[in-house]
Amino acid sequence: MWHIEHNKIIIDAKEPFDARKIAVSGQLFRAHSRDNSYVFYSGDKRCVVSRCNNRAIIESDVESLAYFIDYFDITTSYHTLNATLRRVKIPLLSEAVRYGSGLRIIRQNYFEALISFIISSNNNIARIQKIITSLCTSLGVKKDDFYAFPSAEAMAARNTAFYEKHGCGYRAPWLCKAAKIAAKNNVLEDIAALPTPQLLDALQEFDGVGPKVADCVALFAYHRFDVFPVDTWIKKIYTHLFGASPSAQIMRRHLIETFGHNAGLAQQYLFYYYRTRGK
DNA sequence: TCCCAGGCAAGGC
DNA sequence: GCCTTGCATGGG
Repeated sequence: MWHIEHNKIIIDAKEPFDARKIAVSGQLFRAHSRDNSYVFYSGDKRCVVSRCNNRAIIESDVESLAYFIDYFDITTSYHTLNATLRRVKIPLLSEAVRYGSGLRIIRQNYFEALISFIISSNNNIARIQKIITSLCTSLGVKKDDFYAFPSAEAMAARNTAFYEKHGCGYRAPWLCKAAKIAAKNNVLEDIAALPTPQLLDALQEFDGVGPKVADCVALFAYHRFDVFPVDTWIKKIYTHLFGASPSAQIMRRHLIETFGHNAGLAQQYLFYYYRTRGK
């Protein structure tokens, strides 16, 4: 349960919500700790999440509160979701859910997620964060004391050399093309109404977006749980769990069959468990 | 130093 | 359809 009090979102102690886990989960790339709290940025918005009496407290501009209720999926009970997920009989899943309890699937800005996950391909999280931060600083609108994620128009106005200079490597032309398309029309908003398979196809029309990046954008921006991003970590996990190493496509199909409409959430717990706990 | 990272596109079969 | 290769960059 949750409520709003003095323009803050208050989340009850028993509802799983852990800002630290969410910040380092790899879903998003520009959250950081500050004092005893975590600062999250999305598009041109920002909020601060702290804890008090074991409750999570989300603070932002009054006009952004509704946005962050949606962003953190506050109206969904992860207490219930986790209980459902633990019933799937897969080795270590129950342990991974317990270990990652407090993680949530974030509803990110479409354009930010698309650009971020194009940058993510064959890249490591520390470097992805660094590149995105530098793009925000150089192309984003300055808010009071932070920079917004760049608009599609601002990104479209730069050439590949600019993105190469910011460490994007061979992804530079993909970023230019994606920004130009997004700046010209409303595709990213329009495809939000599509069923998941068609949404994934539409996302893969973008250069630099293959099956894995499409799954990440569908899950972390469009909130589709019937996907399962298979990256290098998941491949290791799969081999560890099932003692076989089929193609990523086969792994994905098997995992979606196994977890059904909670596949995306299960992916997040397994990814977090293996990446942060080691092994 | 070397291996690897939230993969993808292109080319060969 | 599936499999292989080349790819920019820098973190650890």
